[in-house]
Amino acid sequence: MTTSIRTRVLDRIDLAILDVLQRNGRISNVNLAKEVNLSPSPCLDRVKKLESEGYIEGYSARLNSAKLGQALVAHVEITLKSSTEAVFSLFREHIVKIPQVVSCDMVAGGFDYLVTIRVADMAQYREVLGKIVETPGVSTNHTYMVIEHIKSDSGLTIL
Amino acid sequence: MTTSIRTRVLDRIDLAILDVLQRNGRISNVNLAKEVNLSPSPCLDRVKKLESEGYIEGYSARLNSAKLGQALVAHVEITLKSSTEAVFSLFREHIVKIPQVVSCDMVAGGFDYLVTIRVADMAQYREVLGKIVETPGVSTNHTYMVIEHIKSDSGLTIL
DNA sequence: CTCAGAAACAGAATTAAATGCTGCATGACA
DNA sequence: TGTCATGCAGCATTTAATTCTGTTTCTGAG
Repeated sequence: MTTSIRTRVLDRIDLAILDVLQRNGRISNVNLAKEVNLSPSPCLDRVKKLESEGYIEGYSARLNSAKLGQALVAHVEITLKSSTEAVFSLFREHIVKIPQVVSCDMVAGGFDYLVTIRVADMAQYREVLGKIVETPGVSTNHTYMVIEHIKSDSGLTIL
Repeated sequence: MTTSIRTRVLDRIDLAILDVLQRNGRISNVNLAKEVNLSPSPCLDRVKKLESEGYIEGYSARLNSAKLGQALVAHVEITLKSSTEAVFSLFREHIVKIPQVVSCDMVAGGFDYLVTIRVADMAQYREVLGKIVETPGVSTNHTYMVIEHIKSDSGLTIL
């Protein structure tokens, strides 16, 4: 269910605003306006519009997961017992509720879901994996522990 | 090469600040102070400190990738020809430079790297995959296209 | 047990930003 | 060519960020 607002053509300034806010979500409107060569008032109008139209979904602080004791990341491939919508739906409901699940995608290929989890240590990993595996409909799973994180850049390619 | 500042014990209020800023990165300091039951000035002090100590790495707007024409996500498993540091290092250097690479992890298990890419369409996917495959040292790859995105929540479990 | 020093806080004052309003310029269209 | 709609800058007002000051609290030494 994506937002119902029809997509419109964003002009150069809108894209510049998104690009700046993506990299510095807490910039003041005054400075944002300078960056995109506008005065503050139309700049703020544009930001509000981009927010209300759903181009901007929200703002987040990026936290240092290592310093906060969440250094262990694992990718888990999940296969379900059957490919019926009932089974998929049940799996979705359960997986969404697990806070340590950072990401979950249904994929095409050798398995059904790729789930990424972030935890403090192996004990927690076992705990979370337990929850996942106990989800009704789950058949097999295979974990790939992250040894070294090379890159993460959630930023979209705007310009 | 993580930050050199030693980790300190964050108290309840620091954690509450992180929790709020993670969910609403653009909240005003005045309202943040209310949320964590402080007056604005010590609240601001704490935020600045959390930033300078590296607990907060930055702030980002979360953009709607579908509305911005970047709806195609793929996970690619990569195996390198050899497991020498020289090969790894070359791969890292190349992969980091590709803007459509959202995430790249070295993993333990059946392959070497799990790379997530986000693009507009299949043509772009081919293009990006081409760049990855042409990286010196890459042996084999296998793509899992995302059919349905179930969850993404980069938020850490703070409280 | 008491006192000095440090850390953290609230509140007030000042500076800066967000917000709302007005009027002008530009372009689409009848 | 006149009218309407859109988007902009600039100004005024409200609100927030930032700085400063003095007080409280905690800690450790004597």
